[in-house]
Amino acid sequence: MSQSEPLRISVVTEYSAIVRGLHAMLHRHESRVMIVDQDLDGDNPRQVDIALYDTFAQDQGGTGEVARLARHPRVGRVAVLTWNFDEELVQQALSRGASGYLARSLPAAALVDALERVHRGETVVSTPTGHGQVAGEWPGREEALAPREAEVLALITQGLPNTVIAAQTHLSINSVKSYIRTAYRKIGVTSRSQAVLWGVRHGFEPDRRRHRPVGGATIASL
Amino acid sequence: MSQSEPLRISVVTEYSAIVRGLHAMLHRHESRVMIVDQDLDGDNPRQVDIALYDTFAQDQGGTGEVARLARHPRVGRVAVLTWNFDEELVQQALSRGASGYLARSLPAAALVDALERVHRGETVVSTPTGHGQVAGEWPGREEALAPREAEVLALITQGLPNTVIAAQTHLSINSVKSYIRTAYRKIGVTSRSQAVLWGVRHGFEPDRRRHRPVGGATIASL
DNA sequence: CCCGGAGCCACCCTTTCGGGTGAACCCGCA
DNA sequence: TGCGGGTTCACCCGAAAGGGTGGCTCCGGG
Repeated sequence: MSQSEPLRISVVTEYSAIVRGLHAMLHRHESRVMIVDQDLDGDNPRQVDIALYDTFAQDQGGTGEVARLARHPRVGRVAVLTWNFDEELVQQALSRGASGYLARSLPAAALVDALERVHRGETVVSTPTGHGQVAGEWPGREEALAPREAEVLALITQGLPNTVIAAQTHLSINSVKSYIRTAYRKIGVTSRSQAVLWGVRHGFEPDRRRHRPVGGATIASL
Repeated sequence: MSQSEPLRISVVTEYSAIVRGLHAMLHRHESRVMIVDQDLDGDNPRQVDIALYDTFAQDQGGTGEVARLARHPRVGRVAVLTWNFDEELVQQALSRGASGYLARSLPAAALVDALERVHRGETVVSTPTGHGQVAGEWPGREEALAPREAEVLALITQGLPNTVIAAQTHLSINSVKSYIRTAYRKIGVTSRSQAVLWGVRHGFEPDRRRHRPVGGATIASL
């Protein structure tokens, strides 16, 4: 795999910080992979080798989205990048066309390896390494928010209630509330409304031009 | 008062829609009054004849702000434009230097009259006409929101809880909840978080460059 | 002159949120 | 090996929010 063109990877997410983080993370392997930041459904439809679906504040397992990407004429393979390793979710993603189900906790080199194997046609499923330190970047990292806290905040910034957040993240509602509590403390708010405002002012609003979800638990008419 | 320069009026509010509405309302009397849309504390400190403090989603009676304006070297007189005629509020405003306490429900001609009388040195207090139709404009008017509904929504968009909203508007908490209910129905949301999002997307965020309140019940550190 | 809309408020009830505590587990680091 | 932080969850409690109903006044238009 050494002397061919670098793999063209499109990161499917609504959060630019995710793309930036992955870009920075994989930059030192630019001879093997490159992040192409383009709209797959836009006017500039160049082929990408792998669509990397990041589940941050997204439908976990991306039921509809993974299938759509798998059918996408410009997309070679589909891989999911996540920290949720429910057997159910893994199977769902694979059955809908994903060739990779990769852990957020993977170090850069391992991630590149996995991507190359996916591109070769293998089906790569990370072993859930437990909960190691997570590399990369996410919205709110600078504000000392843990990934889960940031994720919950991102969903709050979409106006979702705790029950929906729990369903979408496959967490118990008690866990959701735990993350909310610690997140509130870190960002210095005491109510959901204030959290929403903090979110919109700190780039937690999903960038819907980047990728608009299909169906699912989103709020219409806003 | 017919053949002199038109009065220069600065509208003190955090909402551009308020300025636009007043501007449109008074436009046909431009020989007698003109709205100057400038930052009183900016680099362009031209004298204004009257600072017109609009209480929309603002500290009613504008305790500190009225006093500040009254002392302001570039401001001739201070008038309050409001729909709150609690005796307490009126006295407070007047004692802090306001020369006018004018009703939102005044038609354009009467408002111009009142402004001219204020400028001449009279102290003008509107008689609370009951609750007539309110002329002018306010954020959310196009969305069929009544003034009070819009006001409550504006305060929600600042992240304030109902108790604070009630205190700031001098309404009972039950009234606040009533307005919230009807407003939610009109804008099609079912939760405060969604209302906040609706607010930021429909220009309900205060424009703090326009005028930053002194003290009071605002949320710090957002 | 009645109706409807706006403003204002009260009482009720259920759901949601906010926050405190405690407790597992896994990890990396000192 | 112990500590801290992240992840996950449970239980509990009080406070806030959401929503329904009803009632009153004032106003303007048909």
